[in-house]
Amino acid sequence: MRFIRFNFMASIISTLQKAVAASVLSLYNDNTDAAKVQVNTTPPDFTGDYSVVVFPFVKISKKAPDATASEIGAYLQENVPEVKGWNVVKGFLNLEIADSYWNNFLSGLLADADYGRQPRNGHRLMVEYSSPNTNKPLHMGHIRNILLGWSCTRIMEAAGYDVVKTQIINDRGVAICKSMLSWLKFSEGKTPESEGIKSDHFVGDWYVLFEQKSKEEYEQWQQTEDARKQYASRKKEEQSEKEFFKDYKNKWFNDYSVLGAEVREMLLKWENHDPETVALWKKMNGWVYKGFEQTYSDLGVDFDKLYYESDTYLLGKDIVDEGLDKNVFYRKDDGSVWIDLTDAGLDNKVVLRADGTSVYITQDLGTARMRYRELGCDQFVYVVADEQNYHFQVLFETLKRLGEPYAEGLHHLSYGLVELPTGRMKTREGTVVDADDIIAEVVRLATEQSSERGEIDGISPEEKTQNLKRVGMGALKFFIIKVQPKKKMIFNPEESVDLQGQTGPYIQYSYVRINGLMQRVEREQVDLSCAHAYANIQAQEKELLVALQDYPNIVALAAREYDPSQIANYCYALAKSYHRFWHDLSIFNADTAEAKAFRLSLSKATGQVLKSGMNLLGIEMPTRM
RNA sequence: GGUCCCGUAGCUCAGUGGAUAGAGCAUCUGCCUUCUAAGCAGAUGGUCACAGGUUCGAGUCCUGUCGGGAUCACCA
Repeated sequence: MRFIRFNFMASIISTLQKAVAASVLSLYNDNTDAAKVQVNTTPPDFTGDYSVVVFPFVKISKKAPDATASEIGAYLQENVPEVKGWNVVKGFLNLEIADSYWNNFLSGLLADADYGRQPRNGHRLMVEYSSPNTNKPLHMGHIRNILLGWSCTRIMEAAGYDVVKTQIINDRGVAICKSMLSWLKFSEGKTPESEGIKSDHFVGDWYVLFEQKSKEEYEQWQQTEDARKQYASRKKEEQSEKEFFKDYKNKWFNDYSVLGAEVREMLLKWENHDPETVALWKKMNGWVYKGFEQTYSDLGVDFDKLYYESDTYLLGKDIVDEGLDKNVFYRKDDGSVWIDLTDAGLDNKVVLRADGTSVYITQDLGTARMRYRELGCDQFVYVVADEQNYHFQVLFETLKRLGEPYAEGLHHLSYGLVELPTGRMKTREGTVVDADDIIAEVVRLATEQSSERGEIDGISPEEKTQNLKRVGMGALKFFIIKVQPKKKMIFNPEESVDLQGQTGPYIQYSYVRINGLMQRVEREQVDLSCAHAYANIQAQEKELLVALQDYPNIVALAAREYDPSQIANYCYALAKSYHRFWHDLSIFNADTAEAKAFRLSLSKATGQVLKSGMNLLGIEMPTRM
């Protein structure tokens, strides 16, 4: 048993790689790195399960590719029990694997509830994700962030890490003050309860109102004498009036806007701990958190540790002093502190303002060290949109130069913007896809389509609701995660609720089919123990076995690349193979008891891996649909 | 302008340097008396942005060009 277990764990590919390296040594007296031997799955049109690329050995053997392949093939069949047969086509050595290997593999997989999960590696890794501002509700962009982040925590956990899930909530600053001021001026004491609005949306509505009022104020100001003067003296050549005032908006807000002055005054009061302002801030943030909680719960995610920017925004000044001592930083005449990263292809960067206050990066330096001490993590993953690529390059390089012990364990999981088919989402144009809206919509659609099918009518209302939610969320989540993180994605709301084709529900449906089989196995007390006697593995079955065999590699790959889309695409391919298997072969009505037991076992194993893989994406499986 | 990312079928996306570049959507055509047809099978659809180079072999690696995006704040 120990021997079988060993081979099972080692995977057939590494067995073959080692065997090929041994054959090259034996035949041509040359040492080859086994890990570099290329072993691929054989394309469908050829006979065989795995193929060895022999071109790299031609120079060593000093023979034609086909002759070299034949010699290695003969050696492998002679010396490797798993290799049943071989053939050579155009320099490719195709190997057939013995049925007994596949039978052992299948029983090993079924006996291992944690199949695909790697041994603990002794590292503790933090994943920071979501990290919203508290002035408005979550939208599509946050959903991508949250799903990537959550999925990353699951994958890293499976890959052997002890994972800590965190977010840093941007609960202070100009944005929340805008919501606060707007509510104070215009709300007449309305509350989420009095208006019957989800509380984070309620706060967001005041933010939107603020922006509207501000826009009106700006338009009026543009007619004033001051505005004409600014335009005349500052405009660039060829710049239209409209373009000029677009660019000038920030400057106007700081120098002329009445609302702007009021916001800054409020921010100042907050920084000085003015009791009324702090109370208002707490009240409105409380509304936001209550709303966020609901959205997080709908998405099925949570956190181990929350950080608030109001607690961390002053951190990092001690590191600045330290960096000055170590000559990593330098001070300019005006008192501001900088780091020179030009030799790393980056620029000079401010780490402390001339007035001694923090900038964004100061806080991140401080937070990193605090987390290292507080959480005991030596690796950190920041799930943040790609517009901050440069910031993280600078941050990581700075931490490295400061000699921080975790500096080699930093990773920015950068992801591209979510766009609509019509272009970028814009708050001002009301084209932002709200998180709660899209969640409600996918569940509604799943419900609608399910009632047309009528397949889940016989189950309890609780189970029914749960299944429908899982299908709807499965559609949404898979749609987002299947795209590689670094690519920007086009979010088509109509396609995201599709339940057919390359979708979450397609994968869930294969699982539901398997679930139905397993319930019948239970009911009829089918004995699966004769599965190992099956000796006529069909192409559709082989396809599944090869895919199942690959699962641990895919988990490792997804972890190595911080790329959940690898898991998504794998699950889809596996489900596709299963649907074909289901269609082409009889399972319960198989010709022999062995075939029936084998196919049921294979189905069970497929269900196990599909459930495991989808779980890494945060997608739950329905029992029926 | 500097740096980074992207460019694959009408659309959305896959594709550890390996065989004839694949899926889904859309369009068209078949398959439910049999384990759930949210399924299966087939047809149509490609100058892998362009030009060089490395290699036995390039969608993949290198250089350049073009197109799209991000960023280069004492903002976060």
